[in-house]
Amino acid sequence: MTRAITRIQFASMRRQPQQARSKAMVERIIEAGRAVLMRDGYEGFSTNRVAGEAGISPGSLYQYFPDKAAIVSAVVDRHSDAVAERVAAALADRIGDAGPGMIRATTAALLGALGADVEVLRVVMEELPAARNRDRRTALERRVRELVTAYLAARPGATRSVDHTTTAWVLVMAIEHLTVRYVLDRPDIARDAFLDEVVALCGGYLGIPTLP
Amino acid sequence: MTRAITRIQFASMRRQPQQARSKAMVERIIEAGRAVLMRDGYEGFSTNRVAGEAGISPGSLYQYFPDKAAIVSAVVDRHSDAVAERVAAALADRIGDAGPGMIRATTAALLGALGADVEVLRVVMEELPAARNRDRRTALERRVRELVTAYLAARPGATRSVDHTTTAWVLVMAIEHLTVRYVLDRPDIARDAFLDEVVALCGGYLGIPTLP
Amino acid sequence: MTRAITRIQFASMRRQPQQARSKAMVERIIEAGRAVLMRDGYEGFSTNRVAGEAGISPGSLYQYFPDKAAIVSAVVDRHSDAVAERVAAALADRIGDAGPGMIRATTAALLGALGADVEVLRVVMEELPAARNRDRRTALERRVRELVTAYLAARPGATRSVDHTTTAWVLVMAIEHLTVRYVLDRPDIARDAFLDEVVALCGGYLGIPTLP
Amino acid sequence: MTRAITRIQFASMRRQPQQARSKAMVERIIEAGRAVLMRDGYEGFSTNRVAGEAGISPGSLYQYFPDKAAIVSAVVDRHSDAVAERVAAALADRIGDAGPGMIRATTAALLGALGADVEVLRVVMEELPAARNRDRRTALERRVRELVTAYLAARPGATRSVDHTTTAWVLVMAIEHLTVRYVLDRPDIARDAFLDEVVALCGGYLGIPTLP
DNA sequence: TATGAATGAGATTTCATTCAT
DNA sequence: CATGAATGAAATCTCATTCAT
Repeated sequence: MTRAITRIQFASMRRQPQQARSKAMVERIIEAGRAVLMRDGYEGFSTNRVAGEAGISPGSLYQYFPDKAAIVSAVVDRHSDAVAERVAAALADRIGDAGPGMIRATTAALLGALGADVEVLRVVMEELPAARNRDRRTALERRVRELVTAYLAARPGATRSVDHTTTAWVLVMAIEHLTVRYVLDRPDIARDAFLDEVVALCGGYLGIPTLP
Repeated sequence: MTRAITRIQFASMRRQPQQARSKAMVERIIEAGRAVLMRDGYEGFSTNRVAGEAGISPGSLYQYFPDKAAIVSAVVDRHSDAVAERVAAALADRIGDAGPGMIRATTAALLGALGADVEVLRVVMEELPAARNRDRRTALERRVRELVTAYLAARPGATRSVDHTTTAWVLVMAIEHLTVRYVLDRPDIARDAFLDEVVALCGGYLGIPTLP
Repeated sequence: MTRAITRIQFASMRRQPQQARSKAMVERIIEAGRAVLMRDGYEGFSTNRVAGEAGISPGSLYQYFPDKAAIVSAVVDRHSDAVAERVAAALADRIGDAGPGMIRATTAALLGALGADVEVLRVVMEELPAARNRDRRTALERRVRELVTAYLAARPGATRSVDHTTTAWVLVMAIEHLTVRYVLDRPDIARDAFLDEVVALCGGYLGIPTLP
Repeated sequence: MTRAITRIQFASMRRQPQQARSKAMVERIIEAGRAVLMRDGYEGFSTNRVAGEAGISPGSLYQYFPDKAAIVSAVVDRHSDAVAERVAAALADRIGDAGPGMIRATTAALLGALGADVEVLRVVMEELPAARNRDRRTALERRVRELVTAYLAARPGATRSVDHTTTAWVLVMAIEHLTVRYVLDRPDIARDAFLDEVVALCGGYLGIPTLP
């Protein structure tokens, strides 16, 4: 039934000899996985459902992913990578800036990145067993923390403390969580006001004047 | 469904002797649930295991709890209540204090409360589908937020902003998350240093001098 | 459907409070396992089929057996135990006899025991991965071998060799295999003639006169 | 189904150059099958694994073999043929010999043939469903049995019995099984001693003097 | 009230086989 | 000839929940 249809549709989409086939399949599975994750949540995420959503046979999943967890990971990775890229880029762009500007820009980038796919963010933050995804999350945190540490070290007067590692840890944790919750909980705070608050929080913490 | 819930509410309001048995049972089940949650994690948490750990029959669970989720909730509630109580008490105690002292004391209370049962905290924060437990978490947050809002409103000069709601939201989110992560991730920061950082962060944000 | 029927039939069979229930279930599963093993062979032996044959739900199997292998083992054990018992008994009974009589009696006992359930013997010998059942088979062989070794040691002149261990090994292997194949392959040899041959083979080997 | 069989028979009869490719393929598949059988055992023997081991696509297998069982058969055949050839040769060579010498030589040949590839022997004897391979085993047995029967018939005084068929059956069964078990179980018996025992067993049975 | 045997749907994963290219 | 992606049935096992006793 679906088999012949799938095959035909598939064939009609194909362009490259074999890379395209695999790639399209992986895409399709990840996209289906994302859909299932958002529709049924993590607890309702089953390989059969993903296969159904992707319009393929359950067995076919296993030619592209070793197991169920790998599919979840792929879905999450796609999201994490996008966030990481945007944030790291923003952070790197502003590495030469003065304090408040960089904080605001970075937070804005994070806000934009996280807000771009709130549905996935919600599943990742609220439904996935964090244990399984700690690595991915801490990877970004560590990356950002190191950048911030380096930034602080490069500006001797930029902070009241000399323990830049600790300062960076506090900053990154606070910004990350505030932004995540802002995106997910949608408190009654305007976007600019939120950014102002973050800048105030971090600026006050670092001892830099934040009033432009 | 509603039957067991009724029973639970009922049990918690009564005092009669023969109800002591039910109460003891609820206790036993919650305690067993806690043990299983810590031993096997959320994914390994099954009603059969809880029944086994409690030394009762699986069927008996359903006379005290409507379903599996209710048992998890009860275990988490027990933990949340303890945390909430300690924090609210600390906050109430210091309601008349000046800024820095209150922040430090409250954070210390939270730190103590969360650190008292790291195992459960870890499961709650890292393994439980947060969607199912959002209510409980936000309940405490709201409670604390309202106290902080009131506190800020009572002290006109205590903050640079007039939007106390927003300020309270930022403060509570930041303190909560920093403390949770401090307890769970055990960064290389001494307890007192951590409290200093939190006080610096919040004090700077509120615009109050934090050097005692 | 089958559920209620099963339950009723079951209830009507029950006598003892709870032992009977378990015991009857184990019986039923083993019996069903035997049937499936004989009907579909080892490769067709599936837990679903066993459950179906037993008229119970697949899940119920797992209250009595930890896994599929355990069910196969139970079926085979039942057969092996019967064989072992009969043979060991015959061997022990004749331990004081002179050579030829004992050989003939023991072989006859083995023949009877193996012939009692040819179907199971065939599956055990020809379909089961021997690796899984080596223990059971070698257990009986060892048991018999030790008895034979002791017997030979007790009769200094009973054999041409002094290495009773080797002699026992040869005897047991030969008798076992000949009997198994006699039962399974049904060669055109009368039962008594077969026993005569075994007695001749072993008697000649041991150097004892076998003509009665 | 019949298609691949035809192809195999066909390939084995032809000599043409372009068929060399097919022949090489059959070789490769059989060799890969042997490797998988020895590496993963019979339960781990899958067509995909064989294809992988052979470095070809799973689909290609089906141009040379009708199904999985045929591949197993081919692997086993290769082994059986080698054993059969060696044993038959030894038996034919000694067809004029006196009793003890022939028994010893034949058993030695069997011992050598079986010992040459213990790994395959073990899989064949202990992992393969014997039902599927009975033909091959009984074919050799029958072949040998007929030779032995003829031998016995040609030497009227060579045995105590006149039923040469029965005698041959007993002899072949005993020798075969003893040798297989000797090779597989590695009992603590020296090779020469083992041969002595077999000669003693058979010689005693046949009523011929075995002391050279 | 308490039991616990029984349920049965459903989950993950494997693999012999096909067939369009 | 050869490919190898795709199939899809089937297998083992788990577990929340029920209900007769």
